[in-house]
Amino acid sequence: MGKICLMDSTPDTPTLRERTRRAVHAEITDTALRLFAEQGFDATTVDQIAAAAGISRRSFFHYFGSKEDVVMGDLEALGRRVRDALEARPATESAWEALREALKTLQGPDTDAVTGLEIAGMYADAPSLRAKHLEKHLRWQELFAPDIERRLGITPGPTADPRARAIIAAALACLDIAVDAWHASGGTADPVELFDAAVAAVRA
Amino acid sequence: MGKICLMDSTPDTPTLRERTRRAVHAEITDTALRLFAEQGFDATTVDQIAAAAGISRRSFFHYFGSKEDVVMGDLEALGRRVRDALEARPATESAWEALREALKTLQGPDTDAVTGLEIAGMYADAPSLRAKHLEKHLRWQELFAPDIERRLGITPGPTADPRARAIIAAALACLDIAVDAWHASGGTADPVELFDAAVAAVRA
DNA sequence: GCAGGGTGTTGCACCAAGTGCAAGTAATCG
DNA sequence: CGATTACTTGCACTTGGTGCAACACCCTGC
Repeated sequence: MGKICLMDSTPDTPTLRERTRRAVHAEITDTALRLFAEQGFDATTVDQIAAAAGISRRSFFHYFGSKEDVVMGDLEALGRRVRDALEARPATESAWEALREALKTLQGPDTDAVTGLEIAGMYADAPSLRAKHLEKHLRWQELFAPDIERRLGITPGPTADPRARAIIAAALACLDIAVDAWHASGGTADPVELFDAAVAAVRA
Repeated sequence: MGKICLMDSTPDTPTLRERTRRAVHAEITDTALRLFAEQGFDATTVDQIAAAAGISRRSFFHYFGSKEDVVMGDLEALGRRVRDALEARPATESAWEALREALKTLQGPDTDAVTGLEIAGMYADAPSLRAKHLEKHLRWQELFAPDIERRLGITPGPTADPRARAIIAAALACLDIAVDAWHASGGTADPVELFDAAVAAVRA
């Protein structure tokens, strides 16, 4: 029994298992990103990644649900974080304002600009990657919808009101466009400025 | 050597081959859509479709590049049609106006409402379908960008200006949302009205 | 130290989507 | 009718992904 490990409180030793797991996870990610950068996303097979990382193919799928997941990271968790940031914004802020501020948390200190640029490049020439990414944004739509509906003063009735989702979808589209433009600029442009420019164009 | 069939002028007999090809194409589509409706998109295999349509699995992929293509039709050609409609709009129209009118051509007489509703339903529970659809919209972005840039008065310089793409992406997002809402309403709501409501919310 | 349970790892068999190739077959043209 | 051309098909193969069962490992209780 022991249920869930009760030594969770010590932060430096969150179970040896957890530590090794994270280490393996990180090593697979590093190896895979290196291979992707070298030969492209599509041209790299899971077998290659597994071999290079010193694990079996089967174990790879134990750590990642799909090849795309290595690049995308845990967009699910990221989405929840953005949603939390969104709900933490004052209720007086408009939907667009709140979304803008919440999305800015994506540009936190943990996101490395260099690898970010690399990843953005991969999205450019890997359709399957792009597709999965867009799919995740659909999930985000659902995640953010309640808050945005509240800000619009929409009672969550049975009628599927398209307004909240439209705003969220537009904002995420602007985000993608901004990241694209940022990548096209070689990382020199300011992502937030690009996002604001995109939003301004849409709402002009 | 005949080059490209020179009897293209006679519309009723565009080569027996072409006729049979179209017929087979249509039959595969019908068969597949029926199977998809019965057991769902993901649960239906290409082998099943091929068997039910009376052709070999290999021939299926001769007619369609992927299973998704059966549902999506030729979005490439459709995109070009919308682009043509877009470029045919008066230059005085704003980007949003022109896009709205151009997208309305999607709702032409050839699109059947019943099967349209069915297809919209499939998108709801087939992630891979949705993903490919979104991917196609990215292609549309590139397709429409020149015209929208012209309307915005942007000189197509080397700097990747995000404005045109942002507007297009937002419009397509509104379109998807509208179709979603239309599907959710069981086909009772007016798609154009839903689209306008979505756009109004975004630009409010 | 040793037995036992839970967890991670691995190999294996399997499925489904695609693709390239080569042989067979039917339609088209001279 | 004969030659060419296009379509169909089967086959083998690649790749991503999953379920299952055996194995190894580590931590714990005795």
